[in-house]
Amino acid sequence: MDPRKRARLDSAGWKVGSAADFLDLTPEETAFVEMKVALARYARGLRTQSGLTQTETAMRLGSSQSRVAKLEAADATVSLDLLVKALLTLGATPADVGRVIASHTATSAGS
Amino acid sequence: MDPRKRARLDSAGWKVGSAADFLDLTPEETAFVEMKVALARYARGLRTQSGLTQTETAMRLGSSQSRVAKLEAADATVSLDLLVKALLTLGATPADVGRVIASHTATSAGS
DNA sequence: CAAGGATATGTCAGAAGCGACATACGCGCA
DNA sequence: TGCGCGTATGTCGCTTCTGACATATCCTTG
Repeated sequence: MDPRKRARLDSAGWKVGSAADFLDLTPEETAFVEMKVALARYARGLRTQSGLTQTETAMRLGSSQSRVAKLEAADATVSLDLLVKALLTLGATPADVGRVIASHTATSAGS
Repeated sequence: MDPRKRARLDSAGWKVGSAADFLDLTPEETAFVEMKVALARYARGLRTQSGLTQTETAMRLGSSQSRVAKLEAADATVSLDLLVKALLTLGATPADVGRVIASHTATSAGS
């Protein structure tokens, strides 16, 4: 089920290459994952910049420390909804969110 | 529920104002909804511009006509994930998505 | 080394979202 | 007027996400 777990299990012999190559993701799936990663990074930045711990942040969000950890790790079980709601609660504006998505995400399919 | 929401409860008589005033939404909730509405509008634009029906679009997305209708109506049961995945599948880039969020959304928290 | 705070990882019951289906609404055309 | 096509709305069973908790892994600091 979980693609990441499968990936780990199958990785007896290593190959170089991006995760997108290794897993078989469509370009759209890749782009989607990259968006989440970019937002997750931004979320961590917002938090650390405020000197907050994950636990404190979790309380602000009405969530738990573990979920914040997963959120910042762009875990597969974390939805875009949660990610974006968290960012807004941490003080980001929609403009900020849009900017992060637009600028920190590789647009073209690339090689 | 949320302590910060309480403030607006007492509007006895009508006032003109946005849905966000009328419902009891925090600024973040309002911003989130506005993001979804902007993306939903954009989704409809992409579809109609391609001359597709909701049913045809649904097949491309591996979904159903009803869900596409709800998606374009920014229905509450439609997640950001679905919205964004749909946009990417319909040909939008992450940059497009970011731009829509950043520019078609009222930014300031303000009153 | 031990203790303590912060972060990561695994699991679960319950909530939320999903595709699918049925059906209602709107509108043009015969 | 009735039919056909596109869209909207409501519901349902199943899947996925969520908060919570337990626990593991780092780092510091004494």
